[in-house]
Amino acid sequence: MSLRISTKGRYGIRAVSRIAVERESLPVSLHTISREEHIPLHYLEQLLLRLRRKGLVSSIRGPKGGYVLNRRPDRISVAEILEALEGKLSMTDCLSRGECSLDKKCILNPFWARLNDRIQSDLDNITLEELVSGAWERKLKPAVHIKDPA
Amino acid sequence: MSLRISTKGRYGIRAVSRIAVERESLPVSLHTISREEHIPLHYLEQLLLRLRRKGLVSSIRGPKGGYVLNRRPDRISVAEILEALEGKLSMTDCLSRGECSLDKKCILNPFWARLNDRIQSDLDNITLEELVSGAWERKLKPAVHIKDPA
DNA sequence: ACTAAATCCGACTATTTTTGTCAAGTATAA
DNA sequence: TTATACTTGACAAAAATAGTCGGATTTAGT
Repeated sequence: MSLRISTKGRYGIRAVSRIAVERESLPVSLHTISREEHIPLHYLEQLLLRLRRKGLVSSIRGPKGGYVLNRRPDRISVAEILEALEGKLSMTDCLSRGECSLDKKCILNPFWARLNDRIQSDLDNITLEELVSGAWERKLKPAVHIKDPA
Repeated sequence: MSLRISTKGRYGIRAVSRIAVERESLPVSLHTISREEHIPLHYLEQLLLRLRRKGLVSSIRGPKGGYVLNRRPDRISVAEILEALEGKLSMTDCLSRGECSLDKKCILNPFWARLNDRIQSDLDNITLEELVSGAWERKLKPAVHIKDPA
């Protein structure tokens, strides 16, 4: 099953979404997120740690503590969240390393790159706010392709 | 690094591409593909096995043998090749299993599904012929999104 | 000051997936 | 008959993923 998004990415998105919907920007604790989103507590801990180090969330320690967003949800893209958790979006190593291991330049490389760009573009374009409000649906239309004439 | 295409998929596409460009549909041997595309022989062997079982290629045994395409390159989509090698394209298990493990329906599911559809659509739309000829570039335009007004 | 609620952090483990490798067999052209 | 080439299943190494643990630190409330 190719092109998967790991649980890391999906858990992480669920987590920040939960923080985002908290009224009055109250801190949301790991326990709360873990319980409500069914994410293993200690695993979740790791994910929020990454997100904090990348500057997406801040933590508040002690009782009544938890996590809050560092920016408004409409200023955070889905791509940013995924990238913080799983690293840069890259379909192939060639793309991230910038060059192909093959002697003769691999002609497929530009194809992967284009595909990569299109997905990246989609993820860049959707904000956390749109994700939780459902507004993403207007932006991310089902793709329509021109059929070959039979 | 998320949303990767494994070597299985990339090797496989390179392999069928090599078979596709062989003039006069002569069979191309594993050795030839392995040598020219720098793919480990015995690994390649497995990949071609899958492709044969899925009906994309046929094998010819004995000296001067090798593999040939079962259909014209313009009748084989990139999606088919990838699916034969790596299984159905699916960003999340939820999508392939059809249902989410969460009690309350996960609101993110439709989002992953839409993203999935868009990629699938891209891959369905490009044929092997277009891939090797470079014609894919006309079909798969760089995505342009409407910027938020500042 | 004490306690309990919470995050912090590194190290560790388990599981799964990916990426191969190998050996013994079968088919066939020359 | 021989060398070339595919067939098949089993095995193995390496990497990535997913999860666990223990102890430390911070802080609100009493």
